[in-house]
Amino acid sequence: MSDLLANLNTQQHQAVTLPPMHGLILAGAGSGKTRVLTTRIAWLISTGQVRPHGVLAVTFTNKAAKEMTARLAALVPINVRGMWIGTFHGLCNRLLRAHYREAGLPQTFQILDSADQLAMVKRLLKNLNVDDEKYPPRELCHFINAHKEQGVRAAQAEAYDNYTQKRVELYAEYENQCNREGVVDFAELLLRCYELLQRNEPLRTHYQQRFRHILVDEFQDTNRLQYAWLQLLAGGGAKILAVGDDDQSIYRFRGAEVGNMREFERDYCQTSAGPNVIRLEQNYRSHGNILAAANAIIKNNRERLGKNLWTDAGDGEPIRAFEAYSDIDEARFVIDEIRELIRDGVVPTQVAILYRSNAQSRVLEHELFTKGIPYKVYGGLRFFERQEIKHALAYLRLLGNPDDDTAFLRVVNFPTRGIGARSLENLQAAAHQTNSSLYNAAASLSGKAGQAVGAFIRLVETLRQETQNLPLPEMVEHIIEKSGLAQHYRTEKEGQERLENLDELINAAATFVDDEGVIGGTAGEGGALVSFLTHASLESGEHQAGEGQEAVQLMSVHAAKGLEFDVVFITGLEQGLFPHENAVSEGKEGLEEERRLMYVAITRARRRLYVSCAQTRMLHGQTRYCVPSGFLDEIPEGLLRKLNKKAESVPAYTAYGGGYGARPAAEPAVGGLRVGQSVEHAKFGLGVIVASEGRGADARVQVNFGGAGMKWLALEYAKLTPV
DNA sequence: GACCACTGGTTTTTT
DNA sequence: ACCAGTGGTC
Repeated sequence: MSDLLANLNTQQHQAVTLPPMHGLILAGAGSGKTRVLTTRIAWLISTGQVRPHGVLAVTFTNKAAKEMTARLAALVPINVRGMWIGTFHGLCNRLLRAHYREAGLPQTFQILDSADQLAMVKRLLKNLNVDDEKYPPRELCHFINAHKEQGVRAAQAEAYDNYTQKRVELYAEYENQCNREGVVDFAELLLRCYELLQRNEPLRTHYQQRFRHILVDEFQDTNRLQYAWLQLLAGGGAKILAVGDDDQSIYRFRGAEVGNMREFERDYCQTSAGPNVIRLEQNYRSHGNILAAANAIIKNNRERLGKNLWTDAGDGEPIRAFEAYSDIDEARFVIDEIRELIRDGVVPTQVAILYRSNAQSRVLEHELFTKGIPYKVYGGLRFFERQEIKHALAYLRLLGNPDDDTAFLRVVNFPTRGIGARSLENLQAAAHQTNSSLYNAAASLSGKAGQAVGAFIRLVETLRQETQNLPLPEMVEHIIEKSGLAQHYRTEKEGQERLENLDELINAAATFVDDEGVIGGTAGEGGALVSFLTHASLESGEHQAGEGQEAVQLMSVHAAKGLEFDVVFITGLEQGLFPHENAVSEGKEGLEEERRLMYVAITRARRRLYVSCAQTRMLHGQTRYCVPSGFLDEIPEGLLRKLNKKAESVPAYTAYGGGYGARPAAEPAVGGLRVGQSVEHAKFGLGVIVASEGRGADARVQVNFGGAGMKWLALEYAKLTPV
């Protein structure tokens, strides 16, 4: 017990041993958040305040859930496997599986990932003859998800114009289609679970009584529905411990509401019983200069709960800043620095290159590749999202649930078996008429097309019979072979890698069986197959094959959240890129989120931080002239060491053995101004001329003002001062 | 029905 | 620059 609390600082200790009441922990970056969470659970259990059974711990990612489980297991001698520790989606899934009947779902309900959802919406629009130009499927998906995340069903959705009215109708159609097929999307898992608990009093009471302590990780990322779900579960007197950092809220764009933190504080923490808002401000990760920079940046945000990180680790090195001539020049600089670091003994995995958007990785990868430095890019296509894997899973899904139209359409003609768009149109019409699934409607199809579809149906039936009593891995293997997938990829030129992935799928099935201890059994009873498919939908990510040993780590700033590295490079610090122009155009809120993103990026670094920008960058195939990010100016000069002096307008780096990124031919001067030149405008501020056209009185130039956006200005009227 | 050329749209991402 | 999705042709 005393071991448990040893080495905690005062605030951590306070948080861990908080008396049974609601609490909000404002946990700064690197302040030992996960440690506090897990120790709190261990402390509650080992002091007998709660049984493992009565704890509910919620995270956002499977990785976080796994880590929490593992660390908890190391702290207390209990079986953590049966505990309710998981992601919002995972826990809701668990609840819905246990009470599928009450939730109005088939026992074998499947989960649509975003790609499946998009396909379903597209199909719906086609069937209903809706113009997908006017109602873009992606936008419609977002519309549906946003409503579900607000807890709003189609029946309750408000529409004040015809356009929205139509979208609400489509939302309703989508709901119907999902119900017909017996599938749920990600948001549906949560909403369905919420509604189940709300409607079903005995169930609600049961879970409200059961869970005495609810712990939430990354609380700043919760959306409205998730917060409502937590409130509902805590309705029976359970105590909520919310842990989060409002300064690291970077998912507003997908529905996260930082406001939940303030609301939680207001609703649950206004007691006089004790200090139940606790700030963890001591940082154990970064050196002082790095923290000072992070603090300096974030203090420019208005809407904060307030927090100031400190460390007793000493100032450490200054932050290294580099202004490159071009994106290629920037990459050369970064990679040359990395070479030296590695030469000096830094472990490659401890070096991270961060960027705002994934497209930026290309140049960096090219340079790494040229210099022969191993690297790993995160954020690519995930294993369970690969085409060949989704095909194989679609066959498996059809075995479990023939009504799954998404799965049906994915493989009905893959490998090709002569079933074209025409036949499928007929089939869909028939299905629509009889209000049945495509699979069922297939029998009614006649003629040549009917034969081809009939053959497909027989194939699926045969597969089902043949695999009925096989263990999961063999079942997967059988399907891959007999469906024709394997043969198809064997003949395809680029198919080798896909075949390897399919083999990997068989391995994944075997591992899954070992880990989960699921017994054989087929489709029907929600046995191994259904749980494996659920696993594939809910954990499409973490299966990052090859954790890149000895490789430099490349990822977006978003992907870096929660990670830490000895050395961090933040690249592309230019107005319009970081902060991103789309975010800036959303106004103050958008800019503040970008600033939090910068804060997250900086606080990833333990010992050394580099920040860099480029004067020109290839974007969408065109050279863009860039203004350094405003965030660079927000870092106090005293913390920086500039690796190139601004005075030399052509950075020394390019001058020495540069070669790369030759300066673009200077465009003819227009009215004394030329492309690439920095100018100042009374209203828009600092900018760079990007293009020009016309001459004399007609002369206009396009200027990138970064935050203020891109503008065409007539030289006759606009007052532009060369800088 | 299969294959190739063209067009448009490109932040961030988990489940 | 690059991908995906579509429309044309064989």
